[in-house]
Order: sequence, then C-alpha cells, then structure tokens
Amino acid sequence: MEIEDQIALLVEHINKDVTLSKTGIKKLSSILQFKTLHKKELLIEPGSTANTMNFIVQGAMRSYYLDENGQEHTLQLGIEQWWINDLYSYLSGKASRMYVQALERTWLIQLPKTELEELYHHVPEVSNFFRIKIQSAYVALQERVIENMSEDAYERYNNFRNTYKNIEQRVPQYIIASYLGVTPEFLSYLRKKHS
Amino acid sequence: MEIEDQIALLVEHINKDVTLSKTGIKKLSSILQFKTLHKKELLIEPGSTANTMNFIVQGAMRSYYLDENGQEHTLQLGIEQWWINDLYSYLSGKASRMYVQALERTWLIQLPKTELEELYHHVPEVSNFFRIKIQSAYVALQERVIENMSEDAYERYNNFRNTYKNIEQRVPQYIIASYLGVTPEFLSYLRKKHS
DNA sequence: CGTCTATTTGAATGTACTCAAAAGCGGTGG
DNA sequence: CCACCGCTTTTGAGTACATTCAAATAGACG
Repeated sequence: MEIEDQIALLVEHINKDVTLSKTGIKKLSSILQFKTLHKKELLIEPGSTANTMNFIVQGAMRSYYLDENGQEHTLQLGIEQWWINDLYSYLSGKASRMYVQALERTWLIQLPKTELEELYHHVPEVSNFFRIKIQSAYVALQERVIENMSEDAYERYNNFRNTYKNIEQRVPQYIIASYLGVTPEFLSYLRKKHS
Repeated sequence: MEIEDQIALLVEHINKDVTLSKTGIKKLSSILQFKTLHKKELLIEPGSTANTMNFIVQGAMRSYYLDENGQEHTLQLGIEQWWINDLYSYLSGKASRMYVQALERTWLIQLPKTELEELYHHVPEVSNFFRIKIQSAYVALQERVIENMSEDAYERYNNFRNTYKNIEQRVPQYIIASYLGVTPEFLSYLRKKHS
C-alpha cells in the first residue's frame, strides 16, 4: 500500500476523536515511521522497551504474557485501525514483560515516543487524541476485570465476539481461549454445546 | 486531626514521587478540601460523577461494582495514604457505574478536578505526580487481569495479603472474597484448609 | 443480653481443567 | 496433484476447583 494512503487512514482514524488542521497533519506526518512484520514476528518481547505507538494499517496482532507454567495469556488483540502496544512499558519507560506479535503479515505506522511528545507541544490535538486513547485503554481493562469476576466463560466468549467482531475468524481458537482465560478444549466444548 | 497535620501527610506522600517547592506546596494547599465520611457512607454512587481526587488521611475505603445479579465486586481497597476514586468517571467526566464507600469513619483530602487541572499549569510537579499515579493504576489493573487468568483463588488470596498488607485485618472477609472473585464460603474454606 | 450481621460447616452440584487420543486442515515437497 | 507432516480442533473420561443452599456458630454493637 502507498505511504500516502497509509497516512490518510491514520489521519482519518484520528479525526474521529479530534480535529487535525492541515499543518497539524503535516507535522504529524513528518514523525511517522513505517514497518512491516511477517506472520509470527515479534514487535516487543520481554526485556525490550516499547518506545513507539503502533497503529495497524493492515494485518492482525496481539499482545500476550507468559506465566510461570509457560502458559500464554492474551491481553489484547487488534486488526486494521487498532493501536497495539505494551502500554505499561511505553508509559513507564521500563522493560516489557510481554510479547507483542503479528498474527498475519502486518503493516504498521509507528510514532516514536520522543518525537511524539515533542509534537504534543505544537499540535495539542494529537496530545488530546492520545489522552483519550489511554483513558479508553484504562476503561477497557477495568471492564475486563469486572467481566472476569461476574461472568462465566460462555458469557465472556459472547462479549469477546461483540468487542472483537471481525477478528474472531482471523485468529486461531486457542488464542481466543487464552484471551478468555480458558483452555482450548473447554472453548471447543462450549462452542459445540451452544451451536 | 489538625488541618496542618493532614496537609503535611499529603505533602509528604507526594514528595515520595516528585519534589514540591515551598510555593508549590502553598498553591496546592489553597485548592484542598476536607471531608469526613462516617462508616458505610458513599462518596460516589452510580449516576454521580467523580470530580475530585481523593486522598485518605485516616480510615478505610473501597470501590465496588454491582452486577446484574446483585453481586458486589470490589475493585479497589484503600487505607491511610492511598488514593481512592472511580478513575473512569474522573477521567472521562461521565457518570460512574460504581460505588465508592467508607468502610470506617474516614477523613479525606479532596482535590477538585477543575482547580487541580488549573494547578497543573503552575505546579508541573503535581501534574507529574498524578501522571505517575494514573500509570500505576493502569499497571495495577493489568497485573490483576493477568493474575485472574493465571492463578487460582488461594494464590490470589496470598497476592492480596501481600499487596494489601495492613488492610486485611480491617476489612470484613466477605469484602475480600468479593475482591478475589470468590464466594465468602469458599474463602472461609480456603483459609481453614491452609491454616 | 439480645439482635443483627458475618463466618463457618457440610452436602450436593456445576463449571472448568488435565490428559490422551482421534479427527480435521493447511501447507509443502515429491 | 496427491500424500504426508505439523499444527489446531474436537471428543471423552476422570478429576479438581468453586458455587449454591441451608443451617449452625461466632462476633459486634447497641
């Protein structure tokens, strides 16, 4: 895909929450970086530090955590027009304990932290935009804590299908299970039972 | 407790993360409000909007959510020198869906959002302080999502005792159960089993 | 002391996990 | 183009973790 078209997608996405001026778009464009990941490639892994914001132009990604028993726990999934990151590492500047991985061949637009924070001073709409995004990340996490406590696995699965409408078909079922916090066997059982 | 002593506690607390100047402290002091809550009194309830940051000077509080089945799910607990809020409502300005309640007679220092955001411009250390606090709130939530997925109830109970060291004795056990996401009966059973 | 609320106990049940094996599916090389 | 390989999903039996409901006991507070 042409760079121009990729930028247009990002701008359109940002304009859903704030209003960028012509010069704002220009300044924003000047800090963008473009990256392609092949299937299964890692963007972030334990020990590395997240120093960009990452917008998915095309493809699918996830962030996940590996527990002491070697089990994967998927925290976030994303496709076109979603942001993906380890926000903890990005915000704190500390090393990540998570993996962020491409599930398909994926095209990203990256916004390096240093340049982005500099840009905030000149284009406050961008600053507002990310404040809003970080707030919704917080809210989404809180929803998830509540969901995990008040709903059983099948209800959570339905919520998932709602929140991640178009993503379900593109992601292996064992990853969905690891997002829901159940075993792949049990998710398979649930799907059969309710079909 | 004297107002002066209360302010001193708050300043000491903030100075753990940033360094306040003399004039910074003065400006901060000028926006503070003081509130007392009796046991079981609600600071925030569904429909209301959180428009202050709340520092616990003395006492104990919790935030909780009521699900469709009428079950309580405790999201946060706090005692002296902790902050308590519905951050979702505070940050978004939208109506809360949660309760924030005093578990004992409690003395709060409140920082009204409007004045606080104005203060950010004049005392950037305060702005930094809250950025750090909101980041740790995000991190704590993320930890909790991971914990809920990768640990059984007894492990979560031990984590709880660690994180909330001095709080355990002051809070009824059914509230701890509602924080862990188990029934009071099952928590009672676990405690006996491992004693 | 009595009342109200919180905690414990126990039996029956349900939800989810483990382990093992079979079936399905997609990509690759011959 | 088909056969095979590796990975994902399904199936099933046995088990463990956690809930529900009911009742007994313990604690707190006026």
